[in-house]
Amino acid sequence: MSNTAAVSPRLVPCERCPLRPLSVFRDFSAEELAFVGEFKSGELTAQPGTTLFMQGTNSAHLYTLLSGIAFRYKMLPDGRRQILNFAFPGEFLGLQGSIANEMQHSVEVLTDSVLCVFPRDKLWDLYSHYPSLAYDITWLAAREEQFLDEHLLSVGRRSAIERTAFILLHLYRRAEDVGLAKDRKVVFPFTQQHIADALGLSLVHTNKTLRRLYNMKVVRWQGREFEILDWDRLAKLAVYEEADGKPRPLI
Amino acid sequence: MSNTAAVSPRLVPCERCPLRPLSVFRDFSAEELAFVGEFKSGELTAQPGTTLFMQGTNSAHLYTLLSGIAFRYKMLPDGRRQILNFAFPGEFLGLQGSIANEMQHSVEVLTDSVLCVFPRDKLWDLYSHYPSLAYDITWLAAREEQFLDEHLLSVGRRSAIERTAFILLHLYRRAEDVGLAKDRKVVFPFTQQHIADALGLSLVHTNKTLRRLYNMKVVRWQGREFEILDWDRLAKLAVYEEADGKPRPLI
DNA sequence: CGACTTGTTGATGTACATCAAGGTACGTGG
DNA sequence: CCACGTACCTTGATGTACATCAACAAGTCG
Repeated sequence: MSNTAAVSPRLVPCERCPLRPLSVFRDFSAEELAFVGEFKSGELTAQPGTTLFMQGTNSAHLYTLLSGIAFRYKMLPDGRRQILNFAFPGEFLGLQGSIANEMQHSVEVLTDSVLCVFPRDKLWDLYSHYPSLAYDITWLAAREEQFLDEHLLSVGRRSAIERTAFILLHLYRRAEDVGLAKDRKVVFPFTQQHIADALGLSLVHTNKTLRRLYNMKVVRWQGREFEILDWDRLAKLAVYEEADGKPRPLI
Repeated sequence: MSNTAAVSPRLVPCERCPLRPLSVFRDFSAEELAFVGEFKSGELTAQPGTTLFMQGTNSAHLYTLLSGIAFRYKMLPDGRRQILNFAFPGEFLGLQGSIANEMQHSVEVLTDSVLCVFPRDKLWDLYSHYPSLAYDITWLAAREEQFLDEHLLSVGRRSAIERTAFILLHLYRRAEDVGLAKDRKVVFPFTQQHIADALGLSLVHTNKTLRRLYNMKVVRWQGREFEILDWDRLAKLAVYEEADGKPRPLI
């Protein structure tokens, strides 16, 4: 853990947990709600730059991101960094640590965030007593896998401008999904370095590519304000449809 | 589904299911075994080239790969292909279809394979009655995610020769893990086109890179026979260790 | 005390030379 | 015929270098 991070004494009630609406079949039952409340060991507020997990170390906790934006990444010994995915509110973080001793990736927070903290060793209790919650976790894991698949396709097979268009569209859609974006405008906490590290491009080339999109009047990104000016053009550049032309669902 | 694929009348007994040793806490109980037997709706034998799932279509089934090698991939409308991961015996396939209506990727079989078929709509039964099996599925999903993370790091940040070295080491280790490789020798069903599409490289460049590894006497790959000649050199080329120098675990 | 300079730092913008990877073409060999 | 091998040229992406710009802290002066 770097920077400041403190356990807040005032907990968000579990009735407002962002995991709730995910429950595929029904709302949380009273019993489940009680368990979730008991399962939760605390709440964490984190400032930009806080590292939640560090590649190569252990963590006794799992987190649910209640508010804020974070990102998962891996680094090579010489410092090259690959951002694997961005995490928006509702995301479940640290599941992978439950199958390996050490975390194989790091997680860093980009904005002021609030996280719900679970002790990892209670995960089995959850699976054995609350299958619906277990199902929710699997649902989130499968969704993460879909994002990774899509991202891998981008980095492996899309050109720089296609990749850039794609990630901007993707990030906008995810932000919109959790109510952080509206009317094609978002406040993005990312720098061009984050985009470059997510796309597997150099910073300079990312800058040139973003500038190209700006000059084409497809997007505008000044300061923290990001806006999509020409959605259709952006989608076309991103190769954002299935082979049959249908738009790609965000799960 | 392309090519031939038939449901075999002679089922592999569930006592020998490759999922069994995964059960983290204990062996399958008799009860669980009975359920798994009932859950299973049949067995599928598939020949090389068989498509198990097709991007953009629905599938009512989930599969466990009992024997054989397959690969997951995505395609762009213009035909560019990205291989997401290879599947070895023990792999669970199709989970992502449970959270989206349509499959977002395809799966094709590389060798003669046997698969255990589950009806997707019984997945919830499994979660509600057999939490240990649900846990196994989550374990496999988290493992798949780790492979994807690693792969994304490769494609995004490793050079052509690093990527190539890395995937060869990775494929060897996974084959060894399920008993398909020994003494640094494996029979690989892959063509250079598969490697190229997995690494996000062109076929020609992949060929040149493999040739470089061969000329350095690091690996040998003739016909289907693949052999690692200089493990340490290959690992070094692959940047195959953590920042602290410890070797990377295969989960 | 407030207002105005100065220095610092992190993010962005752009030019230019270089290079890694791509694309086409045409081999070979099983 | 398909997978592999290799040559030649092209190009997309990189790396270095440096300029700009805004945010912020420190110090200075009216």
